[in-house]
Amino acid sequence: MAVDEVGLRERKKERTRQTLADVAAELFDRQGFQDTTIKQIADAADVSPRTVSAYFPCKEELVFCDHGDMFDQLEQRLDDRPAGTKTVETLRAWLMEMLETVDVDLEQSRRTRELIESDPALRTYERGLQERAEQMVARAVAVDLGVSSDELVPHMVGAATIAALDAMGRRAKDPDAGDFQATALPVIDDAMTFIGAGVQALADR
Amino acid sequence: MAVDEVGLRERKKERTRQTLADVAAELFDRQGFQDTTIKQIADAADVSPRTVSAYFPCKEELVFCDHGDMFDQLEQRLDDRPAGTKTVETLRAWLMEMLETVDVDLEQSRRTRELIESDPALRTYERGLQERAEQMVARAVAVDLGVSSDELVPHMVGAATIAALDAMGRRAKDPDAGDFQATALPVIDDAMTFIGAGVQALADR
DNA sequence: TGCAATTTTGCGTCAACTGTAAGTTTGCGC
DNA sequence: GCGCAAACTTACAGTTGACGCAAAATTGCA
Repeated sequence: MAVDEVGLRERKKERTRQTLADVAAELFDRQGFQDTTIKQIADAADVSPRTVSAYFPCKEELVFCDHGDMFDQLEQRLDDRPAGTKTVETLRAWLMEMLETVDVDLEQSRRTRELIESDPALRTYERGLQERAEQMVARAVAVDLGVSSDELVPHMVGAATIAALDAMGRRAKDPDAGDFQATALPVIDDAMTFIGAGVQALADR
Repeated sequence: MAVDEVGLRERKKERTRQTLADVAAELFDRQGFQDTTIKQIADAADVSPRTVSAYFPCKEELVFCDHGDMFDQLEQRLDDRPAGTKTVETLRAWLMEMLETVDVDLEQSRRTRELIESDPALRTYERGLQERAEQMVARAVAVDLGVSSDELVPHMVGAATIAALDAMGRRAKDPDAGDFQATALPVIDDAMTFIGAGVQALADR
């Protein structure tokens, strides 16, 4: 079997997964997250409720199934960076990549964001996912600075990075300008400036 | 009826609430959060399961019932501060207060923290609560700076404040020094330095 | 003591999630 | 093509948390 594992079976599985996520998004949009049951999603996708649970460990994952990739990419960037690369540069590059990813289907991103902000439970779940990213960043920064990842600074940088990502998300929602990238790019610069100044101030101490 | 509402009834209610939280803490400690059922808590406290639900809207609240106060105090400080007071000073004062609050029963705080970190669901729930605080801080900072509370900087400050609170919590857990306040105080100073430098850097821009 | 207000409880319901075992489909070697 | 083993789907039953409702128990006060 090839390493790629793209047999007919795998492809069908992937299609089912996508169908479920799509159907769920549609229903969530129309009726809200809480008022949509797993059974409704199953019916709409023409599978059994048990199958939905087999694909997605919880209802929230139907919304966030792609978000894991985002953080996987961050992890990879942090792991792969050549020794000596400042973590902050890696963060900037990652945020830029996220910017483009969002821009690929801006409408989709907007809808998802609207949905998340319409339901506290979803927002909370999102925060939980972001925790993982914060940890990763904190660990990397801790290595850079040669301190424990329990220290304040690494987590400040981590939290600030997530705050930047969130701010970009809000920009995507609010279309005050046509070009999303143009309006969101300064956010990244500002975030990096903020972080850089904070780290520097504590290093000088 | 007095404004205070401290009739016999109220007192008993408060006692029941406390008993439930105590009994729950004990069980959570012994068996873990997930493996403890509402029914067990009810039995241990000698009330019906329905009563537990009447007092606490969800199982997590049995752990976090006090945490709401923390954020209420922040809200009050932010509301009450005299015009012209820098938000950052309010934050510092609040964090100092939290420091003392934790120190009042350090053992208790440690146990609670250990419990929270032992269960991802609890950690996620905590993040959800913290979101409220971040919003409050962001709004206050936005007013200070005369920008929208959707902007990056207000949320950077909010996120950094929460990160500082978290870092203090970790210090409470790890007793490398005897005096908790002495080891946690620098965390507050550092956090304020970090935030101040970040804000300044973007203001100078 | 007796009554009105409040609290507690029992009961039914719903929805998410899980384990299990029985069906169904699929891919692949022959 | 055929058949079989592996993988996938499904039905079923059970657990748990949470909620609405109305009956019952308790409580405070006149």
